[in-house]
Amino acid sequence: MNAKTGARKGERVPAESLPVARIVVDVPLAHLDRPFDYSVPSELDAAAVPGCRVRVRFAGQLVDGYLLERVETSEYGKKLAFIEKVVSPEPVLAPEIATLARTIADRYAGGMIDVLRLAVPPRHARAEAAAPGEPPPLPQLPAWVPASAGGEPARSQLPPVPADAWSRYPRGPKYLEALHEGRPAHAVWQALPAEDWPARLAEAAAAVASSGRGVIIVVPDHRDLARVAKACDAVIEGVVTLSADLGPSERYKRWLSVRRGVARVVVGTRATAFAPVRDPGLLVVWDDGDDLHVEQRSPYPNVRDVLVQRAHMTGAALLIGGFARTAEAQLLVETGWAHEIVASRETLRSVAPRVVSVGDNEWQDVKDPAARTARLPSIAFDAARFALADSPVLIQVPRRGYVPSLACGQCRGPARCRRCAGPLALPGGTEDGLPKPAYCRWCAATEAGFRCPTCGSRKLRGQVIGAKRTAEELGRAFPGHPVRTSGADAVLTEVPGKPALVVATPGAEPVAEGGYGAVLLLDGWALLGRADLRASEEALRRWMTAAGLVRPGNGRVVVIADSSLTPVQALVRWDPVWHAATELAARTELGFPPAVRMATVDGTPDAVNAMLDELRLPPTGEILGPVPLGDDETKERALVRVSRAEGRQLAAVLAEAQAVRTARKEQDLVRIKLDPLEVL
DNA sequence: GCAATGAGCGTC
DNA sequence: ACGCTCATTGCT
Repeated sequence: MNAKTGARKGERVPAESLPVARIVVDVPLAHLDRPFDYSVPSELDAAAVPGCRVRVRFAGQLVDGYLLERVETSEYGKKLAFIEKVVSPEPVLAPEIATLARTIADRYAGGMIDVLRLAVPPRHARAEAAAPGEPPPLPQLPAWVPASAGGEPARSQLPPVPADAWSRYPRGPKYLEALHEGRPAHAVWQALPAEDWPARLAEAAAAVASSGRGVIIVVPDHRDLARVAKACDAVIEGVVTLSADLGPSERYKRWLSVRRGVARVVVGTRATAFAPVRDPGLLVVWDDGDDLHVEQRSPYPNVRDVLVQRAHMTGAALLIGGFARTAEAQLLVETGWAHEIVASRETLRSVAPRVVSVGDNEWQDVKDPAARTARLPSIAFDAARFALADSPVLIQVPRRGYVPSLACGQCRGPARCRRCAGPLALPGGTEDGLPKPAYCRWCAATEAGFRCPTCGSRKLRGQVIGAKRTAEELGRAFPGHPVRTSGADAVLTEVPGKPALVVATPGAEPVAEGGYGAVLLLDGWALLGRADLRASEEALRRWMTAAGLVRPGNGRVVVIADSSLTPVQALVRWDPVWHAATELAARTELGFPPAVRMATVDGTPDAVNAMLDELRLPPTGEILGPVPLGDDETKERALVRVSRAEGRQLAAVLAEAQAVRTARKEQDLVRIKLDPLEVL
């Protein structure tokens, strides 16, 4: 007997203080997505701290979990089980990240534990033991005191804000000042062409870091990560980079240095949006339209959304930057949630490259045999030849393996369903020797009598890509110049500023020393014809990202696409804001995100139908489909759409219906995605 | 009338 | 994968 507790030897007794632990358990069932109460045995009292990893017996099995908080009593009513083990007293789950994970789970109709899987990297015991433990002392500066608040402000003790380069944008210096003073300023920034944007982001980060607060910068890929890290290292000490491919040990080590407050400025790829930076003062996402910013694991959150929520929760400032602007960012500007940071038209005129567009049929009239070999319009050919005298030329060609659907045979705009505006596609096979009529990939309606709403043509065109061959032919058209390629297999980061042809697929364009003399954007119609509502936005984003690498001043950009198309005009005028506003208006008209909230429900026909029956949709709720999902005959997809105001409710009813199904131990479950890119 | 057995379900 | 409830069964 233990004299103090009255317990027999070896018997566990609850801790004296705060004996109840609220635990989120690692089971992937929607109906178990809530905390469970456990008893903290006295011997684990010291180790069982909020945020630590634990092992608990749950329905007989030992499962992993996170301890959210210690409390005095439980509402459960029955006898609590004891925590079996504290894996490590390291409080890996910061309270802010726990709250964020709950918020994101609710937003995306998923489970908190799924979000935590994205937010907290797997433990590596040796890295945990080896990593430095003590954070450096915080600067003795009141991060929150604005410059104007009484007496001489803390500002005078801070290093000056390096705002010069930001002064090309009228609101730029003010924004950096706001960052420096710790105000929760939200901004959408469109970088000027050829802007050294990694340097600008580093300056913004420095403005915040100098006041002792944390910074998160999220970029799409490793090449951007390397550029931003280099720029940050030049102006800030102790910058940490995070990415999934570091390997478990190094990744966990660096992540822990962030969690422990040793590192305060973090640059990384998408999972970095959840990095537990202490006292975050600035959250940045660069090129928020890149689909690499969408997590590929359930519940498929998007970096921009995560950072918007996080800024909202913590009072951190937010910066959404890019050459182009997404409709989502435009909505943040139009609703007044974010200010825009853009250059004046005068500034733009003085630095913008000359962009010309050429219709994609016009090259056929070309007389020049070399230009014919390259299958280039002479204007593009001449621009390349001129630039090759002293500089590299970038040629952007669409990736192979696109599966575009149908376009208008005349104007090449995407062919859409007249009922729901979904993309039209041709089914395989024939019917009585004739091709089957087109059908809508969303609502399955057949379209026998297509008529283009733009130009009135009745012709449909199946899209073919010959981009790779086009790229190879370019080499022959410019003999004597080296041809380098950058694509999925081998991505180049940087090329020297010497004459060369650089053929790259979108997203793999290397940076050229001193900038490219010319940028040729080929086969625009292939980018524009994707079975994707975002095709136009995506094309402009990719064009601007490539064109942004051009040499400042006298660089030339040639886009091979019909000049009457909105994104082509936006590129020629270098007006991403106009395009985003047009895009948002069009989506509002058609009833697409971000003007409304949509969800896809994928699964076997039975599962999808059962799920839809279960849904207690809000008033504006509307179901499209289900329709067969791609080539997979066994799967179907339904679309659910509600007004933006009912977005939360949509996520809630989807989660609820999913919970009903997991509770029934249904074998075939459905996959839910909110505002998925592939349908936008 | 009631113990013994087993299927189903919730899971602290 | 445990242990609880509740229904069914079989014996007094």
